[in-house]
Amino acid sequence: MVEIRLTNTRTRTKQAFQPLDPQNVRLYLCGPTVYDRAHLGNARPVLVFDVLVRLLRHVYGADHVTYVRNFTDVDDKINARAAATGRDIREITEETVAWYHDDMDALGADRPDHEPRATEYIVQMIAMIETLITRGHAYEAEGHVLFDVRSFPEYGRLSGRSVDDMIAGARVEVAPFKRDPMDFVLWKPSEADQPGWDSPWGRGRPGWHIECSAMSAALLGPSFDIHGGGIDLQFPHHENEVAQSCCAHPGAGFANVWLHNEMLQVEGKKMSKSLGNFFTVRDLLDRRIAGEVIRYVLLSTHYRKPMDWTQGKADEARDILWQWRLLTKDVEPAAAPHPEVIEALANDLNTPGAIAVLHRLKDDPALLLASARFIGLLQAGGDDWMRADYQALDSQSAFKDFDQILAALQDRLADIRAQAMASKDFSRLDRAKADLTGAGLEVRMSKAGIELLVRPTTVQRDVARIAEDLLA
RNA sequence: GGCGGGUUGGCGGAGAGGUUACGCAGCGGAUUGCAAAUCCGUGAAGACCGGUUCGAUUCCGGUACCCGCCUCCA
Repeated sequence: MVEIRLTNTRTRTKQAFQPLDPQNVRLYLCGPTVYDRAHLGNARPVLVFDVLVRLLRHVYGADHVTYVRNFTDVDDKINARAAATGRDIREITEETVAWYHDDMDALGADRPDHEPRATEYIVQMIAMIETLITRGHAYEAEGHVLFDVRSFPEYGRLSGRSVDDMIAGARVEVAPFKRDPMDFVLWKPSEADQPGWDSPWGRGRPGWHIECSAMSAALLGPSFDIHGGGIDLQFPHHENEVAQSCCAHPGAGFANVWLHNEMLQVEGKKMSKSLGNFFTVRDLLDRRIAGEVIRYVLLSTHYRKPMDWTQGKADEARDILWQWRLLTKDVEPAAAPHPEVIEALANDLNTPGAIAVLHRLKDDPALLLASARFIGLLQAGGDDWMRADYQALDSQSAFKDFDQILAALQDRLADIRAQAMASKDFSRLDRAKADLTGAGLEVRMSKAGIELLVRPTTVQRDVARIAEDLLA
């Protein structure tokens, strides 16, 4: 059996992965709060986990892995969005969930086994909060229920902070009813116009952190194998989850391995609305950057390193995938991926290493295809982005589609070439060729004949214009 | 202030205490009427200072610079 090594934030070391139950390897990833399109950074943990799950299914069997990723569909940001737009909360969350699915599907990420919504687990959250109160880890104050961090000596362990240090830093919300400034909200009261549920503490709604503790326990049990998310969630979100879950289920251990991915930057800077470099996955797809190109770029940096999204990387990824697509066209994938791909992934999800292996498989397209598909690249039917979309460009033309233009051009060029060969005057042929290559077309002239190939940089409108001149 | 990440050849980006990462770009050659395609070949690195070692880009310590978290942003 392949030994998988993962860097566990909890222990700060890379260690061999030992499932609690090899018959059912269980993972939880913190999903999105559904009030808007997912931005590019949101995609990173999704892809990291997608690759991890593929690897685990390969090693332990497809039916022996349970992957849970939640939707947070009760949150003050959602309320704010509803208030700002006058729309119904449910309508917003449903729409955003559908967007999220569309966008992550486009990146080739498989859907998790369970995608629980917070609003469907309110009962479990209330029960968990009651348990925490009973066990002396939480208290009610002015309609709120707060977690008492001083009741959990381990608090701060995961993120490597001590409560006292954090208070010294003193950037915590001040609330007069808190026993300790670090205490965080498990339940808070709702106004009449805010979403709320009846509870022992009045009508209210859950705090953010309790959602993940309740949903993971409901679907995976009080202890499971791997919990992940962006490094920015390590504190406070994951720290608070640990506190809640460990105190509600003493001795259970909660998540065995914690996996945190580093952050994503854009052109060397943090992605932010104020810098104007903020964009969503959908923005990129709309700019005709293919989902698998985005996936390639995100997987080409190891998950524990800061990742920089640049246009240059997207261009390079596009060219490589284009080449691989041509290479594997009409090829049946090999039965299994190259062992070195598995080996690279087993070594703390070394996706750049796995991609390097792919580069060495150009002489074996079937193996390249099987290996690329293992990490979600070159998926069947994922080559839409390579196809010419001439109809969208010009409905006036005599040509029905771009392939027809290419065929006509090819014949015409062959004529011009034959004349040039006879007269030894290549000027006209060279001009035509220069025009076409200028429009991004690849012109191959060999003894066998002339071949015109579309490249990622082909400007169809320009080619069409040249064709009209040449064929007139 | 506290906690954490990064610094590798022109660019991107890994592994490994001593033997080629890999890709892109470049350069040389083959091929071609020509070539932007293809094929063959090829130069180029490890922020800085010190330590451990026979030997460090790889381990340890320090310095510098960049970045993130500590504000329910992955």
